[in-house]
Amino acid sequence: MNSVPPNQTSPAAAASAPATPAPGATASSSVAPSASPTFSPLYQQIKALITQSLQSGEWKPGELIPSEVELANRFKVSQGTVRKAIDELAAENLVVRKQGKGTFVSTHHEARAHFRFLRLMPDEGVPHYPESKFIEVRRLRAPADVARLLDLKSGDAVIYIKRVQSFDGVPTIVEELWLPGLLFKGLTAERLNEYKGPMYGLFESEFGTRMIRAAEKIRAVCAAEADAALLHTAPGTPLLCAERVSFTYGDKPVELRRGLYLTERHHYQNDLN
Amino acid sequence: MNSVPPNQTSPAAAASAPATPAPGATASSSVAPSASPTFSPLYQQIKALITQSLQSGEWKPGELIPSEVELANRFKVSQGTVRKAIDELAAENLVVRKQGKGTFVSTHHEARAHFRFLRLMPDEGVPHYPESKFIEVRRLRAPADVARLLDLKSGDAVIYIKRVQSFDGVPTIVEELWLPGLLFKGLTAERLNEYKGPMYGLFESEFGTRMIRAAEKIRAVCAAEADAALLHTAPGTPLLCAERVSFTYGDKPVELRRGLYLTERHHYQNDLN
DNA sequence: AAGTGGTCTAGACCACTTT
DNA sequence: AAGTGGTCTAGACCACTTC
Repeated sequence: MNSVPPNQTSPAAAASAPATPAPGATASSSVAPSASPTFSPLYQQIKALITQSLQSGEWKPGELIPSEVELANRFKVSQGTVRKAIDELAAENLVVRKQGKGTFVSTHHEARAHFRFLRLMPDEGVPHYPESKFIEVRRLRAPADVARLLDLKSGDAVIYIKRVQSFDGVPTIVEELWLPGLLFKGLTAERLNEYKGPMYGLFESEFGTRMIRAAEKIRAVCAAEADAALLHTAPGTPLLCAERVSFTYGDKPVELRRGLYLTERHHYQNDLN
Repeated sequence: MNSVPPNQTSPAAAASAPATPAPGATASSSVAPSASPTFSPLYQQIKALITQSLQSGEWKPGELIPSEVELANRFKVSQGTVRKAIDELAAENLVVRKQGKGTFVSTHHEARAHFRFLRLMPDEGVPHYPESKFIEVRRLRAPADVARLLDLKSGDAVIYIKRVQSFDGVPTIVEELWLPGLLFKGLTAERLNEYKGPMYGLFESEFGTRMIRAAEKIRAVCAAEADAALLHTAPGTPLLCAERVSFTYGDKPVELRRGLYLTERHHYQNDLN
């Protein structure tokens, strides 16, 4: 079914001879990337194949993926090539390596992952995950701007969610979300209320959609009356406004968020490397 | 002088025999990391040595560093080990690899680098670097909070700078900086006014201090009267407040900035990977 | 002891740049 | 043609985990 890269001079194309595929000088003729127009290195092809298996759900979040040796055999490449492919996947947080145990598919069900997308930290004390209170959950037709950012057609069904998040009982974030209706059928206020922890965990487990990347645009705004009331603060209070588009495999946008952050006892933390 | 890692079973310690250092089975006895208490892999030691040369100015920003083969010979390790060390340095933006040409020391004198620390982007149109107008440049004694963040003693000499930055003539950023007086002797308003482009370029060329990393804390605030006037806006206008501490080699803090960003036609861009 | 990822080596060849 | 980084292989051994 698989076992060979889809591209160009596929490694061990015929695969008739059982022995080692001729090392050293002749290796290039059987395995090296060809001079075809759209060249990509072998390890990138392997990386793409592994990503496909992640996307298709062949290996699910939290699960162990096959060992490097096994993947090398499957794809008929050297362990080093598989290694380089997995190195990049690990750098992109798609998988996590654990020495002596194996390589695991990343999951949002870990303390590690909880602060990858939420960068609001307390000015003092240790960070911990806030509690959610859902204000509104309903289906609606996508406005033009939402549709554009989610790569939908204007008027397509989307699920709209509004919630308030509190740290130690202090309301600090008021957040609106828009999700493609097709992908999140059956997402109700009840299920959201039952679920503890980041919504991304629920999206991953219950809807098979894993967020792997996001882009945020941040501004300062003044609190409108309604938002001020939800945050127990005065209208006009300055708030951080973070608009986030999250992407799943294949750079497909699958979530739009607009969060308003009260930054009196918290700050948005960002490290520039 | 150099040529050997400072640690443990140094590779090719004695280095008497001229021939290849015994490949294969016996390689471990002459080269592999020992079982000493504070173990670190060879490539990390090589990385540290290269970093020292960067820090000491042996290879200056923009210059070519020795080739992988040459470094491998110098350190008596394989090219692959040097390669892995440089891979990490490249990932940290300390060096830049260019196929066919060599590996270069990173510099702030490139368009590439200009937006690594300045994340304010126009809502529409292509990003370009803003113009500076300096309001104030003087020496003063470090207040307690500044001293703490810069790892100085309260009362130590610091250079204080205040400026306004404009995009297409529109004042958008008002920024205050504090720099350790010892490192930036002779930094005057004149030299700042002469210099075009990011201050980090000047710091690097004229004062030998290269910023390699920064940590920002971001909040929303209301414009005070003085700042509002500088930004040609009304007092009370919501502004993004970014407090940044920048670090040079050895995680030494060498700059504190507090920037106020007008986010009416611009936004702070952040990608979460 | 066996299996996994992590390190290290040596050598080949490729792609790109410069001479 | 020569030099540089980039890819690929094959094999050895180390560190860690599990049985």
